[in-house]
Amino acid sequence: MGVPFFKVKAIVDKYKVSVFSSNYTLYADMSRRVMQTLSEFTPSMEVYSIDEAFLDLSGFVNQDLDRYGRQIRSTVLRWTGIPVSVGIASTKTLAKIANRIAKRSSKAQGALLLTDPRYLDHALKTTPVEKIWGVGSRTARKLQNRQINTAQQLRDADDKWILKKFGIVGLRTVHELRGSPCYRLEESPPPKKSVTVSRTFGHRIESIQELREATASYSARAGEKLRAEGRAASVMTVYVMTNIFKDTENRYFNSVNIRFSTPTNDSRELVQATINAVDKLYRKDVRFKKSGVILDGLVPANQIQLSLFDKRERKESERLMQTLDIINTRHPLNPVMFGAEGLDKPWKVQFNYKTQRYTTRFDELLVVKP
DNA sequence: TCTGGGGTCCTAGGACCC
DNA sequence: TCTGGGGTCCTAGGACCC
Repeated sequence: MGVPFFKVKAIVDKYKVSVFSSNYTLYADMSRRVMQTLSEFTPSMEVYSIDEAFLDLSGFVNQDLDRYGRQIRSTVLRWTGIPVSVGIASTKTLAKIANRIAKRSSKAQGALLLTDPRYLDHALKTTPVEKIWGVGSRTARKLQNRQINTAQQLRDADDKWILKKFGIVGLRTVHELRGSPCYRLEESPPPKKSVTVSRTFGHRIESIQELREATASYSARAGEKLRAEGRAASVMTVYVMTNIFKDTENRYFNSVNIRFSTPTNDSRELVQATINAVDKLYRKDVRFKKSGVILDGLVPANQIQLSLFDKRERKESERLMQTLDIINTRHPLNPVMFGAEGLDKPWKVQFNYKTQRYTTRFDELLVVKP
């Protein structure tokens, strides 16, 4: 898991393993289809990530929930072709544990209802702490050093001690393990607080021109995201760095913070500020491997506090950006871009093994041969 | 040679106020 | 010689998630 291609290339060649580049357009569309299917099974649901959702089944307690779980799984499989696992329990943390077992156990076969206290106890006993939702590697090590190795042991730990050692976040996890919910269902996600666009380059960059172009194109993309969210940014951070996996060459990480006097989502302003920042960050003696822009202090775009004299410019900016976005979303090739982004984009990573975008592009439809 | 991208929350400490 | 008590806001860094 998470191994870079070059490290397993020999195995790939030897056993003729199929290789696929990531295909985010396809994933997003298949995710949408799965979520839509899931939403048929409950009046309230939280789309937690591209491949996970929490369904509120509190109105179904008199039903056979075990059967319902299996029905959810088989329906998603039939309608989308995607195999999913279903875990049902009294809190999010316990549902995640139920799901993990559902996925692995041949007896559960992809769906598990975990409410019977006896089974619950056994499930917690066989769940290592590092597999619990909310326990990362650092916390896991800390717990293990104190002889807490299973979810059951964590559940039975002392509240005061947990609060002191692991803070309010740790205590919430413990309470969730006991079956008292600390995390509610978030049906409509709150507006974003930050927007990031960053990329590793296809090759190392040494020229300031390439570094400018790459980073400028990330900021243009960040502007698009911002406008799609209906937000404007007060602060932008631009950073550049060398390859963190190599210590042979000159290591370098640096960033610049820019505060806009008026919050903006105008790509022209973002791109200009990015170029200025890159010029400050650039160094001749290092080879850059990654850069990125982060937009913070987001405010609703329609509530920007205008300064006294720039009203007309704002209106013009808004219409220009709107036009830009309309053209670029209607035409798949994103034909309108900034000169600062460059044309060749030699720093782009190649996706050599990418499949078609079967479900979202007419010119990439699956072809079935007779 | 070659190692992803995008987020959130919490806490401690500093600056500042009365 | 001896220098209080209580509070808010902001930021950076740590930890976590997918």
